[in-house]
Amino acid sequence: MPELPEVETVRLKLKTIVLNKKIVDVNILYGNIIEFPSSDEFKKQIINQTINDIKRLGKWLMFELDDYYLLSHLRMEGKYNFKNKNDLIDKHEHVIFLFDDNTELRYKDTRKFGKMHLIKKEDVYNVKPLNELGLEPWDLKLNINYLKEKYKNKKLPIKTVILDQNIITGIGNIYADEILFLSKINPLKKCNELSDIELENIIKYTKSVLESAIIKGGTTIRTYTSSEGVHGNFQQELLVHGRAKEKCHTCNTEIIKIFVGGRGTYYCPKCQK
DNA sequence: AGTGCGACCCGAACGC
DNA sequence: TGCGTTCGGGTCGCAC
Repeated sequence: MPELPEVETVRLKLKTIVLNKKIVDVNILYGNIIEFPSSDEFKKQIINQTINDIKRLGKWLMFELDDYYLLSHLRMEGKYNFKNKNDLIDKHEHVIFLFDDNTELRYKDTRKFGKMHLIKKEDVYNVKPLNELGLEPWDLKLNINYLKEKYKNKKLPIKTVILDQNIITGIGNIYADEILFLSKINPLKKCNELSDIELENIIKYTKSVLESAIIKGGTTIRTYTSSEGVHGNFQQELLVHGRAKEKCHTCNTEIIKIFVGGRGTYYCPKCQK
């Protein structure tokens, strides 16, 4: 399940594979992946564009082309496979980019949830989907005053707002639980009732949790093979997420699972009052 | 405006 | 080679 760290891992790996390759054809096998523009326009515009760089904003991959950015969101199961033109097409490969050297970058997504946009370069930060994204975890503008301003008119549980990509971008359901555990905050606590120390901790642990996940995601690069997508192994070290009925590593209390805003949420009832 | 929830998908896990 | 049901993951759009 790609959150920001896995997207960053994928970005770095893709940069070593597809930089400077020119797209000469696109095969769209499942049209709903392309959110904007229409599949026909998408294809027409992207052909003959070269991949000059790959950036990332939040969970969005940004392929910098000559005149456009190809934006790609992996949602839960999106992956990129790098294959040759003649290789058999996998059941779940939905969008295939053919390069001028007969290699192909194939977007694979079992659940078909991922999305792509093709946006004129000069517009990319001014239109959907990037225009309303919040701050990256490492942005210097991310401080307690920023969070106070964003949270002040809301009464939602902190678990819900920490997932709001328009405030901080990049946190998913798994790391949200980890960040709140490390910050010793109950996931149901109203976001406008958090103390300065709690807000400081959210910022601090958001950075540290995502940073260490990127480092671990990075280790999986070594096991990457040219035809299989990248997948991370950082789930092994989770402190609370997915550990219902197991013991808290800090106090031995049983971790419990509840639903907050419809999302499965794990926490320690003793450490996170 | 802020909030809540269904829809989008389908493989894995679960229940019987 | 058991089969039907539930769950989950991120985001958007709609209703209140």
